[in-house]
Amino acid sequence: MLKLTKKTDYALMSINYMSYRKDLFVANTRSIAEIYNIPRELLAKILQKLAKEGFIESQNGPKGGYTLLKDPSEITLGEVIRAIEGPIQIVRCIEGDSTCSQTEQCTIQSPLRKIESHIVDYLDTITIDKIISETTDELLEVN
Amino acid sequence: MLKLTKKTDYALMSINYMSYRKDLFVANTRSIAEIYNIPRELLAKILQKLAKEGFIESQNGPKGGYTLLKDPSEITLGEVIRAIEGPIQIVRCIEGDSTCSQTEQCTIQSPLRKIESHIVDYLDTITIDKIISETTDELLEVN
DNA sequence: TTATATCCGACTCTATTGATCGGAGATAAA
DNA sequence: TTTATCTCCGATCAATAGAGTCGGATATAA
Repeated sequence: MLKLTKKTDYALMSINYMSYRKDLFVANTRSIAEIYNIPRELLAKILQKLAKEGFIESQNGPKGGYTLLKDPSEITLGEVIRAIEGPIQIVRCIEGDSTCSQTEQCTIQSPLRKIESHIVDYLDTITIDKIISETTDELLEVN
Repeated sequence: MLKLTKKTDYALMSINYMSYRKDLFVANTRSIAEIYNIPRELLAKILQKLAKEGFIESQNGPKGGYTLLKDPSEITLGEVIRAIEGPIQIVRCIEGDSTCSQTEQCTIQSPLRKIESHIVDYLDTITIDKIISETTDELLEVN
């Protein structure tokens, strides 16, 4: 299945929230979880990952939480997916994977890899501000 | 994870084989399974699905098997994925899904849907002959 | 009639994803 | 200095989807 995980959805929603409520300075896990109806502990891990990858900054203690480090126009969808789900792989076989019993006979590997990189390139052109803004019509013309 | 299933891989490899060995007239499950090292029963179902969807034609009884109905240039990658995996959904939420507890607050749904349709459109421009041929450089310029 | 195919549903096993739990470390405020 | 409220992090459990297996039915060339 070619599907994004819930975690990625939650990450995008959180970034959206943080950019929308910049005035709050810090947005904590609890409030984001409550507003979007996300399990708090799960969201906590996602935000920790986003912090570790440098998208947001964490502030510990009471009144603590997270703030956006980068502007949504400087974050791409591809980056967020990779931060949460790891490297994007439409094609399942990895270069030199000896556990794949098809590799030797497989003729479709390299063409599919090019399709994959095309899609990855596309995802890397989509900045988050285009996702969280209302005017999204231009998305289709991007690439 | 944005990943194609093994079933889709097997389907593409089978179509590849059938187009390559057109001289055989019929290619049976056993021989394809042996050549590509695919579990026979699993491959059988995939081929049945491809037959049901009109990509290949089945011939029952001994000396039976499958033959390509369409030319690889008339089959797109998107079509094969849909035949095997069902409708392509990068975005997990479906129009009017009441079980999703985020729908009301979710602001990212519609923009993501446009990205999805862009990718689907791209996959529908990739014909199988481009995947099974050696010259795949032009793939990147397609869309 | 027999051997070899497709056909098809039910089932098991495994991997991934989604969610929960327990507790440690940081820090602002009382 | 204590306390309440955060982030942090590993371990664990549950749900779902993917991959593969099994048993038996039907078709048909030899």
